[in-house]
Amino acid sequence: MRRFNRFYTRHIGVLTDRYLGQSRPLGEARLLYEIGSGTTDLRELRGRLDLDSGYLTRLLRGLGDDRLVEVTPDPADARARRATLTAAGRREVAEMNRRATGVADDLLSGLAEAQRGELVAALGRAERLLRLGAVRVEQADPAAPAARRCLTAYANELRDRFPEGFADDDLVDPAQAAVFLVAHESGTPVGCAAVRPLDARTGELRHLWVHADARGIGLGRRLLAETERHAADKGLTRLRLGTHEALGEAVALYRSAGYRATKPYGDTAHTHHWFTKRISP
Amino acid sequence: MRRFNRFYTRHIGVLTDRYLGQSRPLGEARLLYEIGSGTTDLRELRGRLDLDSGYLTRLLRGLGDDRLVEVTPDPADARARRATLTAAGRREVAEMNRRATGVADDLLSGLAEAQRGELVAALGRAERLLRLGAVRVEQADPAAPAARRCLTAYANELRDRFPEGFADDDLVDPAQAAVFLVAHESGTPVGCAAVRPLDARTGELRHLWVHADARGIGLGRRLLAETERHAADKGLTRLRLGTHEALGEAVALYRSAGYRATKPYGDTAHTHHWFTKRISP
DNA sequence: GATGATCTCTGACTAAGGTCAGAGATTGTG
DNA sequence: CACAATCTCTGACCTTAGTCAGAGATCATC
Repeated sequence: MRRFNRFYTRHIGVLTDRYLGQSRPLGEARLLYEIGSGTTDLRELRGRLDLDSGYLTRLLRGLGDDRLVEVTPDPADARARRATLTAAGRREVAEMNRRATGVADDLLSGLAEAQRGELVAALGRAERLLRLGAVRVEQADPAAPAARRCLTAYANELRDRFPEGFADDDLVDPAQAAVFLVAHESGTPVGCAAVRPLDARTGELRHLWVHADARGIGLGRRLLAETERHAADKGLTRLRLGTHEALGEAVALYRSAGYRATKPYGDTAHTHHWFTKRISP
Repeated sequence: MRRFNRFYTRHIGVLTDRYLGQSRPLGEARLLYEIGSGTTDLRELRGRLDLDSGYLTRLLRGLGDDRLVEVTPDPADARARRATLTAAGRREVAEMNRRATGVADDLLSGLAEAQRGELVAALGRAERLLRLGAVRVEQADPAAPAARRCLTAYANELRDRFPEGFADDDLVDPAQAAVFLVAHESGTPVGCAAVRPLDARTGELRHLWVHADARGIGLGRRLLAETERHAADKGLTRLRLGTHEALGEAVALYRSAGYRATKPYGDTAHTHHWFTKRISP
């Protein structure tokens, strides 16, 4: 892993830094890139690139002098300002993209077709695993803002996916949760899971949710495993759960994680499949 | 591929830059790292890190002031100087290594055992393919320095591996080569291959060699394929070759690349296996 | 309408990274 | 031995990157 990092920064990183920094300093180039096609608040740019506000102003003025960027007041808030690429700015970004593609094409040109596919697959696999590894999964207060945001997003998604709709008050009462986990990816919450106690030995898994941007990296499975571990630590020996037929990928996940179909045990609203699994610490 | 690069520099690169740059500026840290355990010529450091000579001097003085590095005259050449880590310097590098390992462990801690293995495998696969892609394979004058260096290394290796030894004059006369390819990895020659014409339609593949540091990335196979292409372009329709029984991996490569055993066709010195293959442009 | 918070901008400053043109010592070569 | 080449070092200089403390305008709230 360290070997790869040294290799990568040494060989590929240098290449890409060079293409990006070719026409202008890296800071300006990254900023141009980040403004992108649309119009972006300075506040957001500052957050995304982690820039000092004074520094950002100066960078933008530099780009503005070259007529690549225009900074205009935010119509909704006269304190705030927004940055937009001019036509010349968009051309510059396109040129940067062309160069980046050139570097990549150059590397790929030495590989046979099958190897290119392999490379793309290996990089994709590595990216997903690195992302999954970088996610922090932690016990959280279900009433905390990050947890609320997850539950709201979860409820909104169910509202979209369930033909019959979904109401916020179908969420479990936070105070009832025996376990509540929130997953964070570089600071932003991207998933959650809760366990509500049914009796002294049995819990009900609820609200297992993964942000759309974080799907496919194995986070659902990881949340499930960590939830089981926490539940077992709390003395529970069995988890039950019910799920909606519209959530096919969830059903598949539960099956492959060792959950077995069982008969309904509680409220049947929104629920078509019932599962249970014995757990141990 | 570009996606991966953006992800990687953004998330992993930032992490590693941070740990490296923690105790001292990145430039100094990289330099410490590069000096490493042994004693290193300043010339070589300059080349490897692509530093201005004045800049290098200053960096080294900075490290020298902190008693991390000692710069001493090269005994063989009083113009040149060499840098060595002091005990404190080695401790500093060890500390950097510990921090790097910490970052890696942190990432891996979120993964299950099987996933760690997968990650290592994916990164290794990606590294090998990226290296292979970055190698430049080009027609070269067999008398040029890079080519000579390859042939010398090849001869030295055969001398070691053949029980009966190997003499430099067993190498094919450079002037006879119909095709001569040299592979370069970031400037240094890491492989070669030659074709000597046997008759108007037939060539003999010789001196297919890959530097020990570049083995396992698929460069032998690539050199072989490119050699066949060049030979076909020159109007050859068949390649023959003879190889020594001590070179098991070469025999395996030829077999899997479509070469079929054939009867001896020429000088039998150092040769136990004979192969032939039809080629077409 | 006063007050505190928010947002951008300016000025002053620092460190890091890097370039360039020689000077001075030494070495290889005709 | 003269001369060109090589190697390190010094001084002068520049850009990039980044920080910090306010100033000024605007907004949200009581």
